[in-house]
Amino acid sequence: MSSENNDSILKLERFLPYRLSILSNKVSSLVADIYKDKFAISITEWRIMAVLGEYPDISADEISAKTQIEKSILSRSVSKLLKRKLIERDMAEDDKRRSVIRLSTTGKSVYDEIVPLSYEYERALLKCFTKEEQAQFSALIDQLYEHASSLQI
Amino acid sequence: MSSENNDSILKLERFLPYRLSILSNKVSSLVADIYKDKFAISITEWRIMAVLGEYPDISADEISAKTQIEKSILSRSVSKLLKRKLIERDMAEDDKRRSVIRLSTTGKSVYDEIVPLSYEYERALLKCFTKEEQAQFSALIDQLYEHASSLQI
DNA sequence: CTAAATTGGTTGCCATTGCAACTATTAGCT
DNA sequence: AGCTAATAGTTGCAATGGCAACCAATTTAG
Repeated sequence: MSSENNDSILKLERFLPYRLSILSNKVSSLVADIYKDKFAISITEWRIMAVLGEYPDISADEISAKTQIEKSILSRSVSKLLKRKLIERDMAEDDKRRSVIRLSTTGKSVYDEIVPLSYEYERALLKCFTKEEQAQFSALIDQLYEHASSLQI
Repeated sequence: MSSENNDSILKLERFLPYRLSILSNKVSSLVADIYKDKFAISITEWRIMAVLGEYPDISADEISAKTQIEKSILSRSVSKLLKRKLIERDMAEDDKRRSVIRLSTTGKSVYDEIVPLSYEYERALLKCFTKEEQAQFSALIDQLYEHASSLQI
């Protein structure tokens, strides 16, 4: 008999943070491939375009708040998207620090192509759940996220 | 009335891949802080140590299979752990390509300290669920992961 | 009104990531 | 045996991430 009791070993493959990370990577890398292959766009860039599709004419800071993208990464991604003319930027009249960003015409057309693909992918993903399970899973994610946030210092 | 129908806008904050990514990042960054603050160890390094705690004397390739860590990243992490004497490595007798890796005495003692912390964190996380919800969530994760894997080419 | 603090955004720098090319060893074929 | 393919692991390199320092504009406090 081993001197170990069960608690002294960690079953990594059943450890929740690990499982979430693996699941998220799998799910995200599949979307990333779609965006990258068809539009040469990264997940980060897509997220920026996604919020701009929903909320036009917002500042970098507001994008950062909505997407959780760190501001230096955001700044560099915005530069790239500007160079590729997928977005446009002005400075706010009333506050010359604040930028005002929106999708360009090209950007909007790319956005309009990606949105249905994204929904289709999500639908395909959720096919493995019943409607009820979908609702459960969604609620549990929100619940856990809420709780995890409260654990932070 | 807008000319847009609802499908032409993507609500990023309700998009499953995005939500999973945000949740996973939150959960992982909390653990990462614990490991980093107390043991100056990264998540990647911890995962390597975790499988070695469970399966001593396995090869880098087997670690890679169990943790999903890409082999170049694994190689560099193993070098670091060797330098810090948290793990030990020999080459297999029967196959001089294959390494045989295990936790060192120091590594084992670090492992023995981290394991209960990890379980405690997981327990704290899951506090927001009833036993039933825990089981549901766990099952749904497995189900979705399985399904997502099948979507891959 | 002015000095200090705050805010929005950019940049420098270093660590991490991940693909691809490479070395060394072993396995498979004929 | 001898040649080719596959496998284990390392390394080069370019892209990405993220902290911290920084600049400029604005707000706040005295």
